[in-house]
Amino acid sequence: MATPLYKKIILDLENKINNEMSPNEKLPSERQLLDQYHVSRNTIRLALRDLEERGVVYRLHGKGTFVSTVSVNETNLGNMYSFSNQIAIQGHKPSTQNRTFDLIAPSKEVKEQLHLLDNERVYKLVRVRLIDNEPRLYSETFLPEGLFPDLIMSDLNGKQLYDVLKSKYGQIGVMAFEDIQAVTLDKEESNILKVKSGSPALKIYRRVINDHNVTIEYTRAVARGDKFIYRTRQYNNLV
Amino acid sequence: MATPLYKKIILDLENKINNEMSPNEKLPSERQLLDQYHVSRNTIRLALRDLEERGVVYRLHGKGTFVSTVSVNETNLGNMYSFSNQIAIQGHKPSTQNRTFDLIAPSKEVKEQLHLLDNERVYKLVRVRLIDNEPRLYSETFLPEGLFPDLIMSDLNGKQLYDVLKSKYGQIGVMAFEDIQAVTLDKEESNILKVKSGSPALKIYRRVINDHNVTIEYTRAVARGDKFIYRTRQYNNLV
DNA sequence: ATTCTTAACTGGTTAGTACCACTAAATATA
DNA sequence: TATATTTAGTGGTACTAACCAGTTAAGAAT
Repeated sequence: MATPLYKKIILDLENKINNEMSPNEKLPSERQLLDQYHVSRNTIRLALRDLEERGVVYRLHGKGTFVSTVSVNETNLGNMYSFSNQIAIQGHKPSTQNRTFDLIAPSKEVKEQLHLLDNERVYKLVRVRLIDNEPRLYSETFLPEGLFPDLIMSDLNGKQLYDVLKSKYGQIGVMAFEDIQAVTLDKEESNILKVKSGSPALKIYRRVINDHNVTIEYTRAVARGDKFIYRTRQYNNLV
Repeated sequence: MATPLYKKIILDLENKINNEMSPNEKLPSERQLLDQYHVSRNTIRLALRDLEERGVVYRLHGKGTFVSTVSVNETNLGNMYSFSNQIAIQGHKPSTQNRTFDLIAPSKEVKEQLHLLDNERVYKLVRVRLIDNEPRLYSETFLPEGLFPDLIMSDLNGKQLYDVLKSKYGQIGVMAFEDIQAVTLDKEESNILKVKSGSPALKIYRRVINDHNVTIEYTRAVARGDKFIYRTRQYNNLV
């Protein structure tokens, strides 16, 4: 059982949705899908639940399951996760300064977030993200040494971090949790972002997990309040 | 079946986690919980999955289920969309003050966001959201008169806004776009939220669409920076 | 003592069945 | 005709039963 059945169904359904269906179009009912794929209702519901969570479809009790109005290709805009891509789309020049890169003993916070064992070390990558050469976001990223042995700074220069993690280590982040809070900048942070001390800023805590539910990255970041807007979409799965 | 079984289990487990357990502590295994609650494994897994999604616990294949390191009390306060539900489930008392409710001519901003025609009016609903009687979020919500004719304030008292929109008008929001920015509070806002003027805060702009891609709500809100954390999940399209 | 194997856990996946709750259209009733 | 009522279809909840796939520690073999 290399790939679970329900994940194959997710892929297949997503394909059909993207290529053959329109927004708000009704999908076959669970009982119909069950016949099509020759699986149990449990399996179908696992697949539909995943699609619903990711906002690909929405479900209405008593009515059915429908294609969401948002094209899946358009999602993930506006967040750090696709910082470079998002900015480039808008005709601005995104860039990244890799400031420091070290193998260190983790702080208590980092150790907890990455679920590390006692003697495990982590890579700490400090970056500044700029738009049109203006600093917008300062970030500290922590990666477990155990998952990414022999990672070196030259691996990262000029490349997307996630591309490196994928191509060199086969690690793919499938979900990120982000906690966002409003703060005021201290002196050091305001120097880096080139704004006045005490300016408002977004503090972003971010945890990325792979398909085995293992945390592969933890990042703390601060972003200029005046020129950084965090955009997100919320899907209605409860109610 | 008033409240589903698995939701009761969620509440109970969350209570125990908050009151009796520590971060990274191991929960009983699924088979043990199954015996404790006298339910099927399916039901236990429904509950655990919910807790995992909301970041209350994390699960490791072959090892077990563990309490997350993020303090649950501080998290999940951010999702306005299900503000009341999210809070209630964690043992805190959410409440809402409906301050004013008027039928007005929309400003240019509101008119654009709701895609209104020239003479259409909107309802303006001003609310304060509190947790344990402490103000956390001030919001101004705009609803098109055309979609919700004869909406009156007494409809809203003691009820969830989304329940009213659904039951009285059949309107269901399926997705929300939210833009989030860090700001400092002005005098009026800081008075309402009972913090010092100049304190950091989250400014949230929010647009909700229904299953026909029609904007049914536009909301502006500010939330206390020190006690309001906005949590989101980002999914990766690939895999 | 060290290494290897096995057994007993853990969560993950899948099948099958039954009934509940909500919706909408067909049907019966006034 | 207009209004209830029924009925069939939808997703939601719950149960039972297996087996798969990682993890860990006890035991066997060296």
